[in-house]
Amino acid sequence: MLDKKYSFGSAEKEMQELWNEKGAYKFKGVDDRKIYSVDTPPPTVSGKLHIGHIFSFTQAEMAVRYHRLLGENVYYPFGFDDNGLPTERLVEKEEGIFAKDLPRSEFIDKCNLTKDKYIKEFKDLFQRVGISADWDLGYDTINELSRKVSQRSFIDLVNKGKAYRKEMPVLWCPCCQTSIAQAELDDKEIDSYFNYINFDVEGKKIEIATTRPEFLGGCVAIFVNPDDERYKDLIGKEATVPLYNNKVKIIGDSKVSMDKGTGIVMCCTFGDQTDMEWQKEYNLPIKKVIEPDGTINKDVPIVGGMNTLDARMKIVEELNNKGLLVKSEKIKHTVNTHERCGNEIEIINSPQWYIDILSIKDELIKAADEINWHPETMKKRYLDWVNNLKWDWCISRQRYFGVPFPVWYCKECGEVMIPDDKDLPVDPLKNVPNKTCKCGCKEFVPESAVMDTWATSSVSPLINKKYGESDERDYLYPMSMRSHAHEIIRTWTFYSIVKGLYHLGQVPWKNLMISGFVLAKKGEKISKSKGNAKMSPNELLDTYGADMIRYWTSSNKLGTDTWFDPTDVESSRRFMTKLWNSARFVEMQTANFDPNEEVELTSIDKWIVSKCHETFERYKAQMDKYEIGMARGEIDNFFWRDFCDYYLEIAKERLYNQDNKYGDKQKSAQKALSMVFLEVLKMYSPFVPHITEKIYQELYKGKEKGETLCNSTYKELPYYDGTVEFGEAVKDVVSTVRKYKTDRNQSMKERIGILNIGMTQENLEFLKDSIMDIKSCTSADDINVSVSDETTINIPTPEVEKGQMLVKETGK
RNA sequence: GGAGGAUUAGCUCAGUUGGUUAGAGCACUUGCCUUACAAGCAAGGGGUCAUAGGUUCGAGUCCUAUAUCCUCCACCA
Repeated sequence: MLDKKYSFGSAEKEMQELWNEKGAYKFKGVDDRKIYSVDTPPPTVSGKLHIGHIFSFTQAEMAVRYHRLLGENVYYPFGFDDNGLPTERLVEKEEGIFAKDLPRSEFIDKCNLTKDKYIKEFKDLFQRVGISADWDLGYDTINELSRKVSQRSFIDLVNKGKAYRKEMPVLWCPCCQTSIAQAELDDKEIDSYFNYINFDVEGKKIEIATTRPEFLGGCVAIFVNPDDERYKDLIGKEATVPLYNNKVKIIGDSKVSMDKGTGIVMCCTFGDQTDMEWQKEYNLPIKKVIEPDGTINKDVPIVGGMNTLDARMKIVEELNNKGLLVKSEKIKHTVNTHERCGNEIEIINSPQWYIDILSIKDELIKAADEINWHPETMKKRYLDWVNNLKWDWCISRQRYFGVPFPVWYCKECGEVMIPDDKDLPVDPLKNVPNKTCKCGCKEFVPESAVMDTWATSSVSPLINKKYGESDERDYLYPMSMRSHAHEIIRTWTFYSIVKGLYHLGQVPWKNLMISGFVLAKKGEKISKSKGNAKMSPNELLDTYGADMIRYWTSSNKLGTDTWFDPTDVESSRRFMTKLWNSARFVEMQTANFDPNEEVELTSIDKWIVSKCHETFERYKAQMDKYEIGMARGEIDNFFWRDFCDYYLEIAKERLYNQDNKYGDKQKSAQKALSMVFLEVLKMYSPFVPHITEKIYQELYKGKEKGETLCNSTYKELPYYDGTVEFGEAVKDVVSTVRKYKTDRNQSMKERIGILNIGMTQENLEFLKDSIMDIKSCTSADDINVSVSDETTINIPTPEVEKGQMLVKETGK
């Protein structure tokens, strides 16, 4: 028996235990069913979860449950992205340490402890919200298989000539002291000063504005726009750098914008990206100014050894003392920062490993068409990113907690040495190559850098596939679906496609399901540091339970950002109560009924069955497009309006069957009630798996084939031609009578005398075996019917003069 | 600077390929204790669909501008 009230606290826990016990999410191997494989984002271990995680993970999870109910063989692993900078930053922050101050192995141990702690928290939470992953298939990006696959991927790229090592300018974070990739850049607006500095050109003064005077010692050229009338005569001449007194060439280049500053730019090594491009293009000398730790190179006069801010002030002071500073103008400008720490990035010259992506732009663009993007507009974001690529993908990081490069360098000739596949994974700092370099040398220097965390997470489809292993799972490629939020299109999606194309010549998935963000308020991402996460996920779950949160989640449109207000979740309660109470009604009315009994249905019962059939088709069409919100809307309409408000009210008296007034026609209603409600539960179960399972266990278990709703399949209900139209006509009748009573402030139980109904010939045929339902539902003493093209309803009213009647005519 | 999205009821949002009178939930008004549910039911009020043009027999929907907001990207000397 269902309790009078549903208590999610106990029920959700109980159902999750049941699913675990039954192995409801288990992948039991390949069989004759279609495989539905899911590449779900391994969350980065970077701190606490927030509602945004629940939002995007459950949206995808609903699609998975839908496919499970279609009878597909679901392969749903759940990984964690525990390696890399996010974890390192977390450890540094939590323990108040800096990685560089500790022995490498000690720091790695701390990372391992911390990630284990957080992974447990994450996993508990995801299980609490009902994520139906097969947790035994899980992986984390630092485990042995991941390291192996990741290194194998790297070696394959080296062999294909697509991964290379080169010394060149690279984006560098002085705070994290590592190289980073274009995709890891953020930007930030800061207060700064435009310093107007006098340079000398053949005895004449020119003014140059710069925000980074500390780079003066690294000035290697001056640029002006060749179209700039003011300065074009300067091109080809030499300028003297103030304070340092070296001479640099003045070059014309169209990249200089005439209206910025004074229209004259000093080019340093390397102040910004343009400096770098100019250095390359004009083969300018390289003057090392910035060190990896962000200080000024010791060999730079005046400011050597200082940090950039001190150096900036020092140079300005010196210039001012010598009368070379024209003015300092306060401005706001945007600088690139590192997304992991928020500090300004620099560009330094250093040897790094790269993956060639610039040369395959065309293939990457074509690849977009081989994937179904949900929603479609997200494809454009990917294409924009690919079209704007400027750097090859730098994958080496001068950090600690990551997948090591399987690389040593020959001590003699510097040749790169790579291990045999059978020896993977290797840690070059611990293992030595059992090989001799072709130069004859047997001594090697290990590569100490680790891989960018994306270099590993981008092979998640290959980790699932066990790429290159003896038990490789070929049936998992391409995977059926990947999901994530739109922020990581430029990283995870992009890098995964790169790897997929290089290794297997094919995109990694058929479908991409991309969810929106949950914003705390317009335009602001939820983040713990800003303190705008209104409640923690666990608090939310304690307050509302998983199903209510999921119901809210499902009402948002795929790919669209939304903002979270706990009171929105509150309105899910109405639905939960309605579903629960309707289940109690069904339970009471079908207690002694065997749903497998063959029963001839009355027309009204055929209507609700057909309408349910039709609803499922609409639901399926939306689900197949990954439009979970639209799909839920279809059932909501059917369940709340047609099923509860109309059908149950119409069939009620027949279900009570007092004094056996309706005989066997009671069974018809029981049959319809039972089969339709079961289908309603199935359709709702991807959204609210716990309450639907709880009801299923009480009402249907043992009567149906499956042991759990979670593992059952949708059943196509019969469709009876014409009954849906008939049902609409009946709804019109009921609605008109209700309005009649409401207008008179009457109770719905108030008796009416005679009800005159006009319907089409076809509908009247249906009405024959259902007229008693209309009579009971409207409390009419008697019903007269007549043939009419449209549905007409007349209720003779005693209080108005003869001949006047309330008339309702509809012609739908 | 470029791209994409948004702008619909007091609030939060749906609105398929252009097609009768633009929908839902919340809020509001009125009525109803009806043997699943008063956390409910029934009925109702409330909209110049951001603005201005245009295409069309017909525009919330398509086109062009404008305004405001959001997101992504670029620039950021």
